[in-house]
Amino acid sequence: MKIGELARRSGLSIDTIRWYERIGLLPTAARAASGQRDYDESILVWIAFLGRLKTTGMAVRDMVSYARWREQGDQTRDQRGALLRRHRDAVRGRIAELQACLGVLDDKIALYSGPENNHDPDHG
Amino acid sequence: MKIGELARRSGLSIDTIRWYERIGLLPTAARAASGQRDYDESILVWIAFLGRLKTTGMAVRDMVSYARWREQGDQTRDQRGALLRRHRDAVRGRIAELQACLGVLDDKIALYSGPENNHDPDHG
DNA sequence: CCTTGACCTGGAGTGCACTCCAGGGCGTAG
DNA sequence: CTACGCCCTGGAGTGCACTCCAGGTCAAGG
Repeated sequence: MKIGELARRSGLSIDTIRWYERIGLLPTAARAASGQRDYDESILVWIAFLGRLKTTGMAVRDMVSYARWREQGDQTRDQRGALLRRHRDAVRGRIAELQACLGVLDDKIALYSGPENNHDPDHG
Repeated sequence: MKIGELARRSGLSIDTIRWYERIGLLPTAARAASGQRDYDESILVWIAFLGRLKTTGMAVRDMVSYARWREQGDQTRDQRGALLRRHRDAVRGRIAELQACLGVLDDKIALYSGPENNHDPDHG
């Protein structure tokens, strides 16, 4: 699979794929005779996982750590596990934070859509 | 209250407070005779609310819209209410997204902390 | 009177995560 | 043969949300 197809199938842009490779998030791609990058299907699984880390707010620098450990194989299991557990805890915290704010937001919205008087929810 | 105290009490940095004023997130501050900004306690309530919008991922540009409408008083109730409802929906969506990813993360972590064999969770 | 510390301004600099660009190569269809 | 589409590289540019800086004012304490 060439980079254009990978872009379509992964949802990343071509530029982002090349940038991810440069910074070490994606392994150095194999090349066709013409010099073009040639990807295996399996890269899609890895990109999907990176996408989940990103969605949950992991910094690219931490994803790079993880990717580097992954390249080093089984001897880095513990580091990777620890990073993932720390991140999971951060995500749990983030969800709790969002839920708390959601309550406040709901209260505020109630003031807006509720009593149709001249009272301004932001100025009282 | 001068800007230093406001910074301490709001958790924003002095620079951020001035920058927020410049972009219209905070109202133009009253000045003491010496030209220093002089804040009323009530600004803390507004800053706390801005903090919640920020925590929940609202873009500064949207907060600025909201702040401008707020300055214009009651006639902008509807816009503000609508913005808040859109944002609340976005937050709900974000929470759902995080929860979905959390499941995947938990599964992955189980592979790491589970069977103590030589199988590498990232390479299979 | 002098120093210190908090404040002022406009503008430059930072870190992040991309995104775009110029200039060039390769391979197939017409 | 040439036009087209896809690919290559290194490096510059972007948008966001701050953060820092130089050079200056002002009030109070020693």
